[in-house]
Amino acid sequence: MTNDPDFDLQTFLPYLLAQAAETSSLDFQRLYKDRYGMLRTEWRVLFHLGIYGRMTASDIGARAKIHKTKISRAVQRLAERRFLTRTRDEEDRRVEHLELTASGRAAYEDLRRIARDYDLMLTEGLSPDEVAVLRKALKHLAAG
Amino acid sequence: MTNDPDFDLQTFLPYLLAQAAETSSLDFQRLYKDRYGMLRTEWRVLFHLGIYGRMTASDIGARAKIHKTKISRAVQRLAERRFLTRTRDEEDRRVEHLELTASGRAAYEDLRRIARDYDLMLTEGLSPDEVAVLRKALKHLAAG
DNA sequence: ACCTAATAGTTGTTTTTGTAACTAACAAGC
DNA sequence: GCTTGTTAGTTACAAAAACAACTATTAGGT
Repeated sequence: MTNDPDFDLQTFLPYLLAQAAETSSLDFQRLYKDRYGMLRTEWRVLFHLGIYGRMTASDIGARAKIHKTKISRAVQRLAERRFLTRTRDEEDRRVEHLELTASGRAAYEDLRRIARDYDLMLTEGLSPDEVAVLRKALKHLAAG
Repeated sequence: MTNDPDFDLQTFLPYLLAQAAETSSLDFQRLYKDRYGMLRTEWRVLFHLGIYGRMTASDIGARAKIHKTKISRAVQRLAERRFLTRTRDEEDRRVEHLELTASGRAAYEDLRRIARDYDLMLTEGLSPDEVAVLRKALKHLAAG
């Protein structure tokens, strides 16, 4: 195997980002999938409603940069499982307000605790400074 | 909207990683998709062969942590387009050695240049120290 | 030699995503 | 009060990923 000295895949950021994201995503997925059978978009929607309270689908989409069709389907599944309620806006009957039910909130709080623990575990092995730089850099990259 | 002070999604690493990875992945995708009609797994396979030379499908899978079915299909498409050749090992007739053709190598070198430029562009706005910490932290996270 | 297990790679089926087209409701200009 | 354009959200269809089952070949034990 003739290693090419001109280019190292292991330092190429999109590759490195994809690997790190996939690893952590799959690990964390097991936690919410096993407990609540949720998909990635579903826990994201759940978290948005848990953190910010009542929102519309478009609000979530704008904030999380998730496409509206994905959100539509996630909301459908979360509503079926009674994790959230949908209420039509009487002023503008196109929009729908989403809100967690009691059990949705309970699931959110449970998962939030798990997320916090998982985040702590992830950053073991990195110094607080490194973690701060990492978060800052990721925010920069996510902004595009 | 009642913001939950206990938890910030914007600092939760799996979320942040997924956002950053998706942004850069989609941007970079446009480059190899437009030029060569490749899929994500295909450019990864191409790069592995370009960097390390002759390898088997399992070698690539082990190194890049890509599932063998994905690799199998990527190799098929790359072979159809004459970017690589497959030769059976005569010692162990289960294994197949993959190698770039001249045009595969040309595509790799073209994309390598593009990747390098793209990587440079991504890190504009971050100091060299920050980039170094970022790469180190991502490697740590990717290792799991 | 023969039986079982392991490995390389492929194929088929089911989920999940991406994309585009759609309905319904509102807004603005004329 | 029509026509045109825009926005919220859904649905339908095509592309891609995930998962399981498969073939072919080798390895190991007895």
